[in-house]
Amino acid sequence: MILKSQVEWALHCCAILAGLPDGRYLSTKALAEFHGLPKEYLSKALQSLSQAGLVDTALGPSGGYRLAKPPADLTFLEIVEAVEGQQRTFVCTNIRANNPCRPKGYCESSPCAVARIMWEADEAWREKLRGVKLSDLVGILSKEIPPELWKSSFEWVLERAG
Amino acid sequence: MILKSQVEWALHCCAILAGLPDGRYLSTKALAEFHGLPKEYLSKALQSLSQAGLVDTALGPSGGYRLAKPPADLTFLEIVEAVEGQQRTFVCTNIRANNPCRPKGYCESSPCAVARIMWEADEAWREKLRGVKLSDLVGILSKEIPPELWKSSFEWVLERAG
DNA sequence: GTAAATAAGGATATTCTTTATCCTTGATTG
DNA sequence: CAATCAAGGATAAAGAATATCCTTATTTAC
Ligand code: SF4
Ligand code: SF4
Repeated sequence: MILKSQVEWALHCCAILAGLPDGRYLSTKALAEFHGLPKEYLSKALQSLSQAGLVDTALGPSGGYRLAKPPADLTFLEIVEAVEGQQRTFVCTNIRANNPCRPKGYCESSPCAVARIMWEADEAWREKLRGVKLSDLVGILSKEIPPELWKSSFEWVLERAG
Repeated sequence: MILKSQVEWALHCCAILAGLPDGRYLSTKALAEFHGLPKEYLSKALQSLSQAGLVDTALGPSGGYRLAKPPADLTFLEIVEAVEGQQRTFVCTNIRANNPCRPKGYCESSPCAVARIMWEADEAWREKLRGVKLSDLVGILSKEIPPELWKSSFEWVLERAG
């Protein structure tokens, strides 16, 4: 059970978009080049973000993506779920229904304890991601990334932002 | 990102094995029949449990599987990891290394904040599973399952336990 | 107006994982 | 000695993730 690499891509792209000045857009092409990713496939991840309403888009030259809300209002969970989907990681195939001792017509009304426990763990994972804002990430990165790299990356992006 | 169905199978099998009297074994055949699962493939899941040291095995007629330790000492996490593996659900492909502004020879020493945050969420999931014992599951099931079904299932198993 | 650049998304191909089956081996029981 | 079992290798089928290509409609810059 491994998350898609698109999750990593989307998080990195959002971190870049968070540094974009108001009203500017950054294109798929620039984001792909900056991260060394296949443009067409990265585009699918960005489309997922767009469909989830996390980013705004603009067409034409100088078009691209920007965040739809402030980084402090955007959680990791939103980004992860936009790409990975909201389905729980444990799916119940109801194998208890095959129990040969089960009385005929007996109908399990609710999910059994196994599923509930697994879903609680799933929810703990989501709750953790819900607690981290994109602004938190930017805060950490701004401290950890060497100032000259931070500055040059910012300039690289600004040159290409429409 | 969905857990393998073998996780569900392994949890259910362990729940059954937890009710087995001391010194008795239950075969793959019986476990597969009880849950309506393909015997050969379920066998792979049980082999995973065996390799992880969670169950003991015995060969020959009247052989099969039994728990290697008391249900109170067996956590959900151990069972899940035996089948699903211990690898973290977020893998870092180090895309920051492709940053065109990155100074030549600049070497990121440690995983970046994105990975660390994702790994913390992963750990929250594991911590939750670590906190649930197999005995907890049995306790809940014994309350929720209708007594006559509980009893007949127990007898069904005992008839086939070697 | 026109040409270039862009997001959106459909179609398809490739690769990897999961699921499943089959068969052999060696051990154990009765 | 015959039946039964776990272990595990080989292989196949199905499904998901990854990747590429192409078309369409829109917007910008000139
Ligand atoms: S986890 Fe419980 S409810 Fe879900 S399939 Fe298994 S037995 Fe059924
Ligand atoms: S999460 Fe951070 S460390 Fe991991 S690949 Fe992405 S940039 Fe690199």
